[in-house]
Amino acid sequence: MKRHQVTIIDIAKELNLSKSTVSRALTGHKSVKPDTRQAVLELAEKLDYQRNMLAISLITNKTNTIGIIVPEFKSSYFPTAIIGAQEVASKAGYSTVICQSDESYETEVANTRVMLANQVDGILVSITKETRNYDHLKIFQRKGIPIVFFNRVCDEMEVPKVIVDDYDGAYRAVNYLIESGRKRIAHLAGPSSLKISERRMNGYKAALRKHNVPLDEELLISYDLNIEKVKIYVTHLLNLDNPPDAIFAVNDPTAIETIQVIRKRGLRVPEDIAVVGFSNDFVSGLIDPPLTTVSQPVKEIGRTAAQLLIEQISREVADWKSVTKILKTELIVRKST
Amino acid sequence: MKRHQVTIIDIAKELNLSKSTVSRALTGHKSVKPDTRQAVLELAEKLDYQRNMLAISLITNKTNTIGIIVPEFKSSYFPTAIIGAQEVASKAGYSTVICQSDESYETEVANTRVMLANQVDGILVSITKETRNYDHLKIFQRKGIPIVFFNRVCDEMEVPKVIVDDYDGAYRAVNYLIESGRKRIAHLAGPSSLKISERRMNGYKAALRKHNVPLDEELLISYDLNIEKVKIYVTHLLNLDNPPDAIFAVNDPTAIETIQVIRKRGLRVPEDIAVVGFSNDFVSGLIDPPLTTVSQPVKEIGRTAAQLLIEQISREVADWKSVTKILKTELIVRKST
DNA sequence: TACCATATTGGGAACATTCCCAATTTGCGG
DNA sequence: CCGCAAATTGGGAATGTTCCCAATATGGTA
Repeated sequence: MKRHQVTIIDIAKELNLSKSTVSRALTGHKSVKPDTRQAVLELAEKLDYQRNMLAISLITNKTNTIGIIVPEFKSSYFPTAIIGAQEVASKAGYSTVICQSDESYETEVANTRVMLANQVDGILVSITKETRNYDHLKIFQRKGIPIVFFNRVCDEMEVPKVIVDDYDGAYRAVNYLIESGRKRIAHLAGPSSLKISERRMNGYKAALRKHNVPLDEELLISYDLNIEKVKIYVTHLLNLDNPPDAIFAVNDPTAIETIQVIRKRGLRVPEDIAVVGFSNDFVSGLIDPPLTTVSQPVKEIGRTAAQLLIEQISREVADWKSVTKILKTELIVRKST
Repeated sequence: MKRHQVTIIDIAKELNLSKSTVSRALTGHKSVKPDTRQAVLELAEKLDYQRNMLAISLITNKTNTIGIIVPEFKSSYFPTAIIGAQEVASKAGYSTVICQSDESYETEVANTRVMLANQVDGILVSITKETRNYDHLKIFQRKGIPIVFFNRVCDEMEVPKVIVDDYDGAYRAVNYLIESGRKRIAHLAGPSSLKISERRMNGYKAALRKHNVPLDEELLISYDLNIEKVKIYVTHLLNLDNPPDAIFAVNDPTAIETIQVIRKRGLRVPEDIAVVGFSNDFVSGLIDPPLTTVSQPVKEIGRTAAQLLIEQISREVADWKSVTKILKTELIVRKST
């Protein structure tokens, strides 16, 4: 199916002009006679002329495109963050290429290839839970293409990052549980490969420490975020000789699944066991019982990340400002505690 | 921030070859001496060489990119459909540029501009609720760039479409309500500009007709999908002299909001009023009470649409096969009825 | 009417790659 | 050791645009 694109040259021929003049008219250059410009613009409109960004990008070495790589699309988290990022990006004249790595390191590497081949001006990345090696991301640094991490960041690289205060959020959540009388608080944590899990776990530990509650290793479980496994771990917790009276889950999907498991066992939430999540997903206020959780400004995270990225892109020299923006969280108390 | 890309010519110079030979080696052409190919490949690897798709696309007039334009990202519907589409697309070697029109006609038009400028090989579109004029989409047809509509389709254009059997789904939902003893069933419908609203409304009417229930215009409300207005309409329905004992909402977010409004009025769902939605969003099974709804194979819709699009793209001649794929729905009965 | 400054236009090169056609090298049989 | 076919390689056009520099046109003034 070959189609002939309408080019600047077609317009030039039709009007007996040179491509240079047409180009100038189209790009709004001043040194074009008003009549000429008018004629060019009208013909362009009539012929559905569209400038070929490929050619322009080839010359300018700029595509006005940013890439976004996220690990998944299942929870509302990443779609929401993307909305925020797109909002800022499109306002600044950037379009977005979105790739989803499906929590697979291999796919993430493939995604970066796509981004490079497509000559994106910069990328926004949230890594998979499997990612241990960062060579595929360091290539961008080496080539001078800005990277900004958000949510799941890579500590090895000196680039801007956007996260929330996971430590503080977790601390406040667990602190609340203790102050409302819970004695044995379990934590269903994320994989240790993710800094985010670590920070939330540290918040959990700190809150216990503050109240002189000794850390019971039995109540601290790291899992791989594969939601199907929640059942195994929660069941295990409930079967302990001295089972917990509260569970702090690393994120909302985990918390929601935890509640389902607890109820299937015939126990009540929050009477028998309180449950707290992290993120305040869209669903969390709607479920039964509504979930107590730590909310984070997800859209704002996306916005901030995009902003930082675009700043980097427009910076003339490559002075990798390695800022880390830490956004605030808020404890939302609902009926699950 | 100027960066010099590693090009095929850099490699050629380094190895004392011509760019032609390097190109052949890189693209896996047969007529290259094995030693040469080896050397080229090694150097390319060492230099982090990445082929510049811009240049290639410029020549081949093919970008291996498809565009996706959706009206929103708030419900889980479109993200899920996109996952399905991306799955198929990336398997076929296509990357995706995603735009979100935010239910605004203006933005949708702007999005199509971006797609054209980026020379996408085809687009997947779900129109906004405002879209009445389709010129911006017809441009693609005129230029020979395949379009496939999904979910929110445009009847004016003879192109492939992917929808679900909205009529049948609505019919079954309302039929179920009647057979379980509901007498006055209201329908909170979508805007009449969308075919999808019309089809669901027709299913609603047909079910009433089958059971000889006269259509009460008072119980049939079309609204613009602006979720904040649900409160007004539901309150209005509840204030009727003869209020409904069931509400069939055009989609799940509307149904969920409807439940909230009913409950705020002190009425019970389903005892006082039954509520049914449409789509089976991820949240719908988790809320209180779990929502009875018509489920549709959302991911499959995305997959099918992408498949149709890629078929169109690889077709040599432009014989616009205007198939409409209609996928099946299923009634999921839960506690809200 | 000639001349100069300014306004407008034209003619390439450049961007990174592919691909066709021509040039060169290689290898083998006579 | 020559010649010819096959194997390799090189050169240049083409893709659609921008941008620099040169060329031409226009208008006002002496």
